[in-house]
Amino acid sequence: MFVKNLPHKTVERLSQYRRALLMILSKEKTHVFSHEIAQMLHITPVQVRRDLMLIGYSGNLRKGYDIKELIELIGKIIDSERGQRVAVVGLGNLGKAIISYFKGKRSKLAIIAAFDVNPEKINRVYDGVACHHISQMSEIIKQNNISIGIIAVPSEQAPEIAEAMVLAGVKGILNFTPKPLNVPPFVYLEEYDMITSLEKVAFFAKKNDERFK
Amino acid sequence: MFVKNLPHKTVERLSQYRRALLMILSKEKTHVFSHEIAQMLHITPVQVRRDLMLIGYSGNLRKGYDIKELIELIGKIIDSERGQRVAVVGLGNLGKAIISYFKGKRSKLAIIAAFDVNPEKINRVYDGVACHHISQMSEIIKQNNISIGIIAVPSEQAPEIAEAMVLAGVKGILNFTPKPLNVPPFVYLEEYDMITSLEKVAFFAKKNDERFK
DNA sequence: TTCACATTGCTAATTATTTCACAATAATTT
DNA sequence: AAATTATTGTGAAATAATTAGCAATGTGAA
Repeated sequence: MFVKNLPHKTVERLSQYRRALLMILSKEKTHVFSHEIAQMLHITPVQVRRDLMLIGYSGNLRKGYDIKELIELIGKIIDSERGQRVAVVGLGNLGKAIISYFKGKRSKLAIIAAFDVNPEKINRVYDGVACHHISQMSEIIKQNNISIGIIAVPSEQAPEIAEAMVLAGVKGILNFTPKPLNVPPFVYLEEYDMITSLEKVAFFAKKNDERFK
Repeated sequence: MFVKNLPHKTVERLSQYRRALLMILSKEKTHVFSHEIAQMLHITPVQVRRDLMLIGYSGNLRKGYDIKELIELIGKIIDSERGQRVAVVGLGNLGKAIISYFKGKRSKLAIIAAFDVNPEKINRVYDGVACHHISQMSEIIKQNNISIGIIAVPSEQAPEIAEAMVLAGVKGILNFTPKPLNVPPFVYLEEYDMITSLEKVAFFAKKNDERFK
């Protein structure tokens, strides 16, 4: 798709718009107003319109936006035409959680392999995803043209896994360990650190508490 | 602590600085330069100095920042003096992952209860955290003065749990379901949605791939 | 037909965050 | 003593993201 340089935040919201729209699609409604989308996500209608403007979508002045069309357009922009395959490394609680959360969600994005070192997990299938020994990672990533890696191992191991992923050819990494990783510029890296999130909540909770008497 | 209106991003980084500093504390070094901190987190030295400026900390021109002092100052700012107690709702894979990630980390922030509906989990202890039936949530939150709630249940249940938490008096909520929640202004809400994260990685991975030939 | 209305689309303003650029400083070398 | 060096601290510029404000428009009512 043609749209370029979408803001990061807009890309995140597009993913959310799509899911919200899919949920109301089956209903009788065919169109939706910006304020309705906004309400579902608890953001402002202006924000919704701005995002849709950025992807070049126009609504109908009286009816709002065509739900089906919009879902398709978002798909054309954020999905890859031929789909993308994903591997999860680390089949502990977090790895499993990711797999279950994802199960049966987006068809263009498929988790097709898991890796671990624990012999009990290897060669078993978890929620439809086969688990292999981590030593086979490079091979399997290459063979299956896996382009995205999710790191859910203990943090010490994260750097070597990231490096191996990059060498094997992944184009994006989602790192759930608190260990900051270094990847070359042609690999997109997203990091999420639960501890930071929780400490942030704690900070603002404390702050709010003081502020509201 | 006195510092007010810290940017959200700065608060997040303070949490990360502290953890990075704790890791190098036991070593021989007593001081650290902004570029060293920056290197550990893969950010710029200016950013580090700016953040420290915002919390009013001054380093030594020749030796850098006193590691111990800085750790303590960050603690004074982001921790609550008397600590904060945390409850996790939903003891599935994600709930368990959160508890293990957190185990033995920050003493000022303690996960002291878990809740679920599954009878097999109730009255058992997971990683040091006792699990109760969700019907007891309000009571236990009030009794133990729990100020932070983590929601890790299937998304449909998230809104009612959030509401119950607010009524029970929590001051901050960390929501891991993709369901956007509504809370009153005196409760701080942080949402993290794995699917959005993964779709974002997919988008930029695709984009990078196109861009770098 | 004309008016009132609700909504989109967009420019401009605002706010938030990061980065630049450089003065100030103190230890070390010449 | 003077020059050199490496570092901090910070105003100001740049960039990113959100929000305000409002003209344009199409529909239904008067």
